[in-house]
Amino acid sequence: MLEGMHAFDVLGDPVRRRILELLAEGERTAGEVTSVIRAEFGISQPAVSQHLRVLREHGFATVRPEGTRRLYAVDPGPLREVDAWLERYRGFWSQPLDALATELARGARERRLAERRAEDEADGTGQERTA
Amino acid sequence: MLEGMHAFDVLGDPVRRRILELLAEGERTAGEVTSVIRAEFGISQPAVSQHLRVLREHGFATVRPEGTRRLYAVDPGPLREVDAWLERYRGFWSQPLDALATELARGARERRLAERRAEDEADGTGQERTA
DNA sequence: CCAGCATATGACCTCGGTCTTATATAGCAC
DNA sequence: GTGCTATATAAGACCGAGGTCATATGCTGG
Repeated sequence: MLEGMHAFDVLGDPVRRRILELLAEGERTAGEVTSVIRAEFGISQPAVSQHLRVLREHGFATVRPEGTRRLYAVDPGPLREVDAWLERYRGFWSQPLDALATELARGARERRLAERRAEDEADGTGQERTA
Repeated sequence: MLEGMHAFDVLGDPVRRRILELLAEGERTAGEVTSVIRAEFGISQPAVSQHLRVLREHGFATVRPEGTRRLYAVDPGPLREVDAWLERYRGFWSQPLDALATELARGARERRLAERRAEDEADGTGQERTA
């Protein structure tokens, strides 16, 4: 129902893409998201809530309760995976300079991740994935 | 049925993603694609043909007839759009160096496109977009 | 022209994702 | 506590994407 979904399936829905765009501008409460989506797509509150759930359960968004509200924010994990998948095709439109830039970025990213991993092992705060 | 489909919908299907990966390695005949996909996913020839159609009609692939075969190749257009959509989220995992690299690439790309546009206007060969 | 291979299309069926309505949960104000 | 608001879940209906089999089209070699 939802576990069989791949990252691209999640992004396949225009409502979910729009929600992500909203969250990209900063944290939003479920209610704020709902009213925008409701206005733009004409769907019900439960429908929006279900989309938020899909985003949550596939790691595209995190939630933080604040009183009676729930604050949603972008979790970039899966988007990075998409970005990585695209890597294979960048050569089709990238000229040498682009490729260099991409390599630079990739290298920097990986170096940084390696450092973080090292730190995590050092301080040993067993951080949970938000799953 | 297919016109309402967005690029991400096209990429949502694992068979189509796999086909694109095959094509990324170089031109393939429909038959070659079919036998690989058939082996890996256990679906019929018409099913593969339909996926190829979706890829064609959404601009992810181009076809070139050669005798009785049809040679498919990657058309990067829509993938670039996906890449562009991701731009909005790169900030979530990019540190300054990455951002610089991305900017470099983007600038180079756009300069190149501007040049091509200038050339096209100059020589006036009204090149069609592949739709 | 006919046979045969390569590929595409048509008709139909099934299944899962997304919608709706109704209802549950949870925090806050009084 | 009660009642109000914010959000999530349940149950069911519906629709379209993607599968199948059967068949059409198109090129080639004899």
